[in-house]
Amino acid sequence: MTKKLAKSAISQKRVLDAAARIFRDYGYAGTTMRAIADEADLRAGSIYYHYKSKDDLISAVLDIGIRAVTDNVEAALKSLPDTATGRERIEAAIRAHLSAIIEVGDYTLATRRALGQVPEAIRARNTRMRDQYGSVWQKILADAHERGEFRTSANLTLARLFILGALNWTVEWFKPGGRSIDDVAREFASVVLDGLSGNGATAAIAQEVPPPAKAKRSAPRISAA
Amino acid sequence: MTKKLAKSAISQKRVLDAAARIFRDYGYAGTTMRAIADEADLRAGSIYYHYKSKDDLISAVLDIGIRAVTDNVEAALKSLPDTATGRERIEAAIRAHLSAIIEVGDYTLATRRALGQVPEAIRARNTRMRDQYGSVWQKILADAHERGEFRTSANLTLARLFILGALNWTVEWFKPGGRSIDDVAREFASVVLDGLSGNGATAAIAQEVPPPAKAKRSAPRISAA
DNA sequence: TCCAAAACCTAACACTAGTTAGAAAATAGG
DNA sequence: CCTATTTTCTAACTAGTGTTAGGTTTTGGA
Repeated sequence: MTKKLAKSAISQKRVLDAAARIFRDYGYAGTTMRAIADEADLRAGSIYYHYKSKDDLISAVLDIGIRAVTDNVEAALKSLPDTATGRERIEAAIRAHLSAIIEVGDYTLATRRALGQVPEAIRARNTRMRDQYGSVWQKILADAHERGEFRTSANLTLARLFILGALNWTVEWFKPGGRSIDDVAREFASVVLDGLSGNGATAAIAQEVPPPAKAKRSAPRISAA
Repeated sequence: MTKKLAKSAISQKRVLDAAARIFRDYGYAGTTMRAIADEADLRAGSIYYHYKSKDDLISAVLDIGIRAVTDNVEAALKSLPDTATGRERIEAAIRAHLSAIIEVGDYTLATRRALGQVPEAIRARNTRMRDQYGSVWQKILADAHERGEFRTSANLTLARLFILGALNWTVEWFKPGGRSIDDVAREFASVVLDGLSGNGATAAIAQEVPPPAKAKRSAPRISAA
């Protein structure tokens, strides 16, 4: 049995992780193959052994970014009992979305920074994946509405845009070592469902401060606003 | 009276507007002086008569982006009567924020695309301006809370991040000719204050479709999700 | 130990970037 | 019309871009 092409998956991932970090910091056009190579402890030419072009690399990064979120949310929803309420589903989806984008934060941020500059064909494919994810949320909201859990005047499409916008923005300010994902998810769900003036049954948020988190190089801050 | 330096403000603005559109589409690194020149019907070298460098240009674009929002929101708040409720202030601020980022959409989008790639010093200054705007919102929410309009468990900081995240994301999906800014603002305020399950007094959103809007070249879509 | 496959490196190619100096054109007041 | 000022253009320079061909080292099984 001749196992011909079996590129070391680990060094390929090293390149990919490095690419995500550089794309995250410098966007698509601002990223040079030489910078990625530096980050991965390689020379520029060597990258082409693993990926056949810069476009090939950014494609892989973009796909991982959205797929991590989609898979995580769908798994979380599937693991809920059939008896779960709309509220429970929404809260679970928010938590799953948050933990996914924090987990693969480099890829998520790289997407936000680079997607707008990427060649048309690449962006089109990724956008299709993202729209598909949007329809998952549309379904969650529609189900909850049908169950009578929402006021009749609620505009589900606008609500979805509102929720996903707020969630996607979290990567800009969320820093590990501060608030826990669970707390943020709970409060977000509470705002979306009960509103700020409503009488949500939400417990007060405990300001936990876990281990100070290793000081890795992090993305440039964009400010909360 | 020797009026020496009085550069035509109009052709300077032509360059600036062109720069905003190109930065919006290609980010900071992806934007070339030659592309800006093309958009402004000039040759690359001529830009340097109005702005002394690429960094000088992006700085101007970034500042306009955040200042338009800050000024518009503060003006809207100031125009309210002292008797205005917290809800009214929040709704007014949302509407003002939305109309500002739609109005100067090229500059706002350029900011979102380019800010992360811009040289440190430039970003730092702009980030300070943005944080300042965040504190305006913090004050709006704190006032409403003190007036007893919020449930006691509400976390104002998270709520602010949530609201501003959702608002900033609107530039990705809002297109003139569809929903009106007023409708979006009203529904957003309703979600934030009453929640989806609360019994807000919000009127049903009318799906108005005004004049089809001139077909200018628009930013590449990023998908709602 | 030997050797083929895998992984990486070197050095270069064609091209494009921001920027500049100086010439040319447009403009406006007298 | 003349001329001084403002505005734009031309043409180039240096530095850095993605990519490639071909050589070198490393690796792991026989």
